[in-house]
Amino acid sequence: MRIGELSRRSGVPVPTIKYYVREGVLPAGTLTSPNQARYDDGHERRLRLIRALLDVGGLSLSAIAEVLEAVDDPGQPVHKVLGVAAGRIIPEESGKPEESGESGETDEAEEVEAAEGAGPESADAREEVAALLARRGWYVDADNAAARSLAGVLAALHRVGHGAFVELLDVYADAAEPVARADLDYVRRRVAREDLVESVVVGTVLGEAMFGALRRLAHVDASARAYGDPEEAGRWAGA
Amino acid sequence: MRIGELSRRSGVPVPTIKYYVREGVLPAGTLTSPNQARYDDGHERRLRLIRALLDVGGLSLSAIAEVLEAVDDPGQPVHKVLGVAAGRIIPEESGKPEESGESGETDEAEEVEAAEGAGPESADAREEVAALLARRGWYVDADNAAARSLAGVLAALHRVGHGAFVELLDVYADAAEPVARADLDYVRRRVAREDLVESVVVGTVLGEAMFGALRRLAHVDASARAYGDPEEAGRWAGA
DNA sequence: GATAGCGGACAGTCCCACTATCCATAATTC
DNA sequence: GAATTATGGATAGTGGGACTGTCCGCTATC
Repeated sequence: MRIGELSRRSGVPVPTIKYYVREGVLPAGTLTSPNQARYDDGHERRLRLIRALLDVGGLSLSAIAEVLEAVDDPGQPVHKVLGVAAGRIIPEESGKPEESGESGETDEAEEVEAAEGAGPESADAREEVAALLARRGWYVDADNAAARSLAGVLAALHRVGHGAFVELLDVYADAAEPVARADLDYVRRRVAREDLVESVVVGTVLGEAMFGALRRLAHVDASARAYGDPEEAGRWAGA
Repeated sequence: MRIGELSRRSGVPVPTIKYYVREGVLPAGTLTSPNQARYDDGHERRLRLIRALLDVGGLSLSAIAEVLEAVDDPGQPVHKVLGVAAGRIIPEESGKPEESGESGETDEAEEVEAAEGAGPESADAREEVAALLARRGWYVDADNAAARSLAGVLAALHRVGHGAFVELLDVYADAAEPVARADLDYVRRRVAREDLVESVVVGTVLGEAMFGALRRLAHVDASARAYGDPEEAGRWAGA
């Protein structure tokens, strides 16, 4: 097909498709003449994936580009691709590993040290994560991306005065385990490498969105039950 | 304290603080002279909340402004505030309610109709959500924000050819229920109105980030177990 | 052979979260 | 009490992100 049909089928405007090709998230069509190219189902599929990652998953185009680059490189071992996927999916929150050497703040601001990067909360948070991993017996390296991301969240909770929220960590972890097992199971049913990799991306990104929506639905239900009054049914998540 | 100290304590640059005041996310200090103002702990706390919502929660400043406006208005009934909070937290994905009247597409693109707004997937997805709500006996209005958001995710899954992923819906819902109960429990322990409202915001936003990180950690663990080989431990979520 | 569509290049747009510069005044330091 | 630094307020500028518009010369199709 030509670009116009691709646009019509996918709902993505022609200039936007051209833009995606320029940005490297979508492969160019195969040229049949100096100014004529063909696109196929693969392009359409890729386009739908891009839109889903962009609109539902909230990824940036550059993150998508990195993920898809790894997906498209047959030389990459699968587990590396998955690492890239998970890495780009995490919005690079706070938990950066910037260990020390934090000088340059106005002058003698070390006594306060409330910036995001480090601070006492971060060290505590990293310990909390390490303790969690040990407690649950998870086979996870304590400085991988997800662990640092979690530490960032915990540090943020402490900073906003809701350190008590971490009491729910084990409830959350209990919930995360079966979900992760189910995700893995879904992925294992794929056979082709491309399908496998793509399902990891889809599962990680859209799965997170799916759980988020379900959690909010469960909030509505739980508060409707807790507060009885149907007028107050929107107490947590609103009508 | 004055703005400089507020900046030092919170780690937010002075011009940025001024900007937040302009944007209405942070109340102005109380003037002591035409060009001198005082800030207090409340400002610092608010500033930390803004940064957490921005950096960890991924909310936009305008979304934060809407949420905080509702939080700060003592005339707002609590459940309305919570509705606003949940509403702004959802990134306004795909599941918009644009029912019909979709004209204007190039010309006769109705046969294809692959744009995001409507399409056959959206109707199916809404039905799937309604079925889920009925199946689980959740007291939720089928057209609230979270339900539409979920429908958007399901529609996206179908569009990218991963409709099978929705088989995991009930696994996810099983996991969401205890999490939501724990969240509600956490919130109910708050007494002061402001604390209550803030903990809903924090719990909804940071809780989602926390679960996401835990899920990815559980992925790493689950695949380490499934694939045994420690070299492959990063199979799903990467080292 | 007229018309519509195309590939490619590049400039322009809009939004967002800041960041920089000014200025007149206030606080602090010597 | 003079010099230095900080402050509030206003306005302008920046850089990134995701497009969108326009042009050109060529190609496919009626």
